[in-house]
Amino acid sequence: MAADPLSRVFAALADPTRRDMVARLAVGDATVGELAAPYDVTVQAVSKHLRVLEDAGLVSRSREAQRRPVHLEAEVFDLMTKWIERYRRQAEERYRRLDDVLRSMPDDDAPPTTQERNPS
Amino acid sequence: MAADPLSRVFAALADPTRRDMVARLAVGDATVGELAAPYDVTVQAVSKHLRVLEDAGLVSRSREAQRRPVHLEAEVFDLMTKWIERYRRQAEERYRRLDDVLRSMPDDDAPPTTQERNPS
DNA sequence: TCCTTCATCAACCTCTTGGTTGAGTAGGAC
DNA sequence: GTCCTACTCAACCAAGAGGTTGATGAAGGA
Repeated sequence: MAADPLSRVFAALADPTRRDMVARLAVGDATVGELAAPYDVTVQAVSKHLRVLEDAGLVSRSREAQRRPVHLEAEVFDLMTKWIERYRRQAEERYRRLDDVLRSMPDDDAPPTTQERNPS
Repeated sequence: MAADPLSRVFAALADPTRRDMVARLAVGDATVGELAAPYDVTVQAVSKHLRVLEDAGLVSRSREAQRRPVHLEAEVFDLMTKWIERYRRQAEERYRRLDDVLRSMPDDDAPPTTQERNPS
């Protein structure tokens, strides 16, 4: 299992079945059996998926008689969006600057190289 | 390899080394050798990581003499943020409604159950 | 031409992952 | 008590991921 939280969250959502379960849980809490119903896999496999989601902090499980209602914890999403937004903004900012440089150059100049794109 | 684009992007970013490379590339383009330098792995391993990032659409590689400058493609991030935001908003909206229901109930009522949290 | 550099391809190894089956546990219902 | 339901645990298996080493390709410099 990945040590860092960000790796766990990304890995958990890398599986389409698990993303599907998150989508289902966004509508409302559900039991393991309810979550397993739409899929052509055993309830044990679904239980494993839920454990991955739980380890990532994406869901929590309580107890209610024999049932184990699963609950979506939306806060962890922020971890990802913060990471993503940081580097997206950084990359976009870089392009803005590159465009400025290109606009300030004469038309017959050479195309941009690695060095020009990566000013150190 | 995962078939759907979203799975590929999430899986690509589930590895801390690859996230690190994305962070490096947000600063500017780099060659495979430059990207490999900080890590205690072979350049072949780094080349494999870059292939994963490329298959996910997160980076592109051009040619420049023997070098293969790697370039960050920030647009794919939108795929993820859209997915994340959709379900986060949905979950938050659900809580807002749940809070309204709870507030409208008498104090001595039972704690919320799965059914109450999942009105269908 | 030969050499060096930068990077990929191919084969292999180990650990993880997503699935299975079978057994076990927890808690109503009868 | 004995069932039945809902779920988890344990062991196993096939496939994939991340790493290695060794060989190969592609391009500039001597």
